[in-house]
Amino acid sequence: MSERSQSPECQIRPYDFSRSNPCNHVLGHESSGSPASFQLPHGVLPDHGLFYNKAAYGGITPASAQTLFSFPPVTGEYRGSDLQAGDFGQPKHWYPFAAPDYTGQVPGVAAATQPTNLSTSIAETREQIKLPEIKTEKDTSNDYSTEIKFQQYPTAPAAMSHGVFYSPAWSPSFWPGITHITPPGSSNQNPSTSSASSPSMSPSPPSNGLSGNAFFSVNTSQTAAGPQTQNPASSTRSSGSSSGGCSDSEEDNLSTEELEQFAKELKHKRITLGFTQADVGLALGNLYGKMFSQTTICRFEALQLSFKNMCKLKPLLQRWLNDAETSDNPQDMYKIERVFVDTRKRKRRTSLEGAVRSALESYFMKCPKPNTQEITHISDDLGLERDVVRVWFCNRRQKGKRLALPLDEECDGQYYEQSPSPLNMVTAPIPSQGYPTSSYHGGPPATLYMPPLHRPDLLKQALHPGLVGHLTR
DNA sequence: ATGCATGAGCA
DNA sequence: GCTCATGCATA
Repeated sequence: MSERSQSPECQIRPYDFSRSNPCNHVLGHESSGSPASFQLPHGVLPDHGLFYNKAAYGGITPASAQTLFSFPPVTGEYRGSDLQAGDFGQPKHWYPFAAPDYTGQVPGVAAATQPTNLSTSIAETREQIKLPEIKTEKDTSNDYSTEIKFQQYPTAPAAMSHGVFYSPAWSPSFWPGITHITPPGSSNQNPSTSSASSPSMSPSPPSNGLSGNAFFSVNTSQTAAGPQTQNPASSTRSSGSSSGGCSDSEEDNLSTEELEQFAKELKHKRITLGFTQADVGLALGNLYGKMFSQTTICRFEALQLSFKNMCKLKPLLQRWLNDAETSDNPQDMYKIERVFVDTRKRKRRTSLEGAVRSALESYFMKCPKPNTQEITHISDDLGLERDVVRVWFCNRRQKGKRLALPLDEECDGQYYEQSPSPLNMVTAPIPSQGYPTSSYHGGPPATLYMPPLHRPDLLKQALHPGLVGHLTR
């Protein structure tokens, strides 16, 4: 059920780091015409049945699967989006505004023909993976969109308006004396320093000076007040990190150890204080002007954000923690009104079955960064929307980055680099998201930021993020 | 806790 | 179209 339990990759070598193995045979058939190119090497892709109880889907033959999902014909190049709408009977477009019904049928395209020009290898791949029960969780409810979400916080509701998301943060009422608060990035708002540390809690340690805006234009010298402030000294300007190194700011001063420790501390104290992750995220909005979701807080605690992101959030969380600890009435920190109406229509989340994920994973092994054509092939092969495949690869790369580190910064962003030819089945795609090289070049601590190249266990985690928990707990 | 998705910024 | 930050929805 859970993807964690499936763990298809744990028996696979997640990444073959031998650079001498130019996976040049997977999707390369595009130009090479190698029919065997799509065949998944046994060494790399073990029998999926081992991981996904074959019986579960063994009955679905590629053909039947296709009738289920009605693949549009492969036309070589990227299919028009109009065609994609036919996939899985899921509407390609979702309605930005209150749509009556999202279950949108896909007239006309439903009976799309199945691809006939799949390369042998693609077919073989599909044979191996058997295909997919892909579903787009749409049958669960029809009122998917237009749902009005009422946050259940005790106090009176804030103003609401269609299509407008009212974060309490932007409500002037939250900051006495501040009549006009502009969203982050546009101008300064400094809720805390002066009068109100927070309107609804006991005075927080003033002078924290973390302006709401400082959060976004990180260049303040603010020291996150708190037990363990970051050491402003060690300007280990790791800067350079090509892709996402910390910009000049206090961020740079953080070490992975500090982050890790703080994350633990945050979690512990949060729980002790009786806050949920969602509470914290909300409180950040209430108090400091930028709200975060439970997801983000969770990822922070689990060290699953990029280093840069961790650095960015840390001061804010540090401050919240400090305020929460010193607050007379900590609960006020989050018990505020929050009502928003989100009329935006979000695409219904596609739920990829294990077999499909496994297939994607194996493609990813060989080509973490498929080009357009390759994506098209994969999408055709698996009967997925092209965009779904593209997003999946994006997310997969991001996940890999979150959970793993590169050998060194130089390689940053190169592993995933697309090679000119479709034969870019690079096998060691784990760039970082800007984690300071220093931390793992010279005797790194046993943190999540350890380079997976030296941590087979983490290597697995890169594919099984669910396992991360075992380390972080 | 995490998979899939969105959107900004960038090349 | 990618990365990155982030969130909704869900396992």
